[in-house]
Amino acid sequence: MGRAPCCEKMGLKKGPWSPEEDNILISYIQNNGHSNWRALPKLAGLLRCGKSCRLRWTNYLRPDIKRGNFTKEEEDTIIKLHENLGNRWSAIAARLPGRTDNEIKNIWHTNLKKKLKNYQLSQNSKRHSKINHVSNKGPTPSESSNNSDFSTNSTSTKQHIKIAPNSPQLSSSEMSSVTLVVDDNQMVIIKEEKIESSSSEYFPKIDESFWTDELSTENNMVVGHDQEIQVREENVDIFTTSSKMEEDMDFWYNVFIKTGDLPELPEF
DNA sequence: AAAACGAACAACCGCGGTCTA
DNA sequence: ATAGACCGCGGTTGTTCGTTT
Repeated sequence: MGRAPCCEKMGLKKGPWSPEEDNILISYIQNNGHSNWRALPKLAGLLRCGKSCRLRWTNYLRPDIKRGNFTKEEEDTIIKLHENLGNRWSAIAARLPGRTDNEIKNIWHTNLKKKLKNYQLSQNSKRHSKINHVSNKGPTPSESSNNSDFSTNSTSTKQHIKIAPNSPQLSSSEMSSVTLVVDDNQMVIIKEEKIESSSSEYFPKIDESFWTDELSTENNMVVGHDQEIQVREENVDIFTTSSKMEEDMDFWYNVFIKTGDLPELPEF
């Protein structure tokens, strides 16, 4: 024998919830909790099925739900977690306090998916770009390291690397720059910004000698997806990464996301 | 001003895993 | 051991609202 038969669905209300229904549900759960969703609507006096009540509560009425627009940080987190977890919305929501899986799923389909696509297109464009100019600046105290568990014996440098599109025919307004900040812990923070045509100091001359293929710094770097990654003390051409290398990078980063630990670097 | 269109989001549906009588 | 209900999750749909034509 199984459990008692499920609630009779005939006569139950569907569709948007009224404020009165919301109040009844909130009041009942505050007083009695929600240990049994199936029994709840009858006990609370609602003409809804338990499933509908659970959804309304978990996605909308819970007091700990954060309403309002997603911040840039939240959006970035969702993109990164989705890269790692896929469409496991509840798992993603678990790492974003106050946000529901439904909300995250919605924003993904209506907003972030589009943004990510554009972002990936821009990344592909950069991968085919060439490195223009490298200048070294000393690290600022605030930028140097907050992860003392991860240390190596490499030299600390802060490097600003400007890149430009492959084709000099492109207008300067289409150029972008990437700043790599290398701290004592060999963590790289990659910051991307558009270079306006007025920023001519980035690209003083546009001719064939302007373009270079190699990153001419002491610490060549491995570049991931606009996120913190580790520097390698080997010469790696950051913009001609092989697909194998990208797979290894993804694996490495996924371990970092899942465990919070910095694993052994993959062999490139 | 109104119709058409698209974005945003709340809610429903169906499925698979778990639980229980 | 097992049938069938429960629960949670992800996919999808429907409605609302703002923008464009």
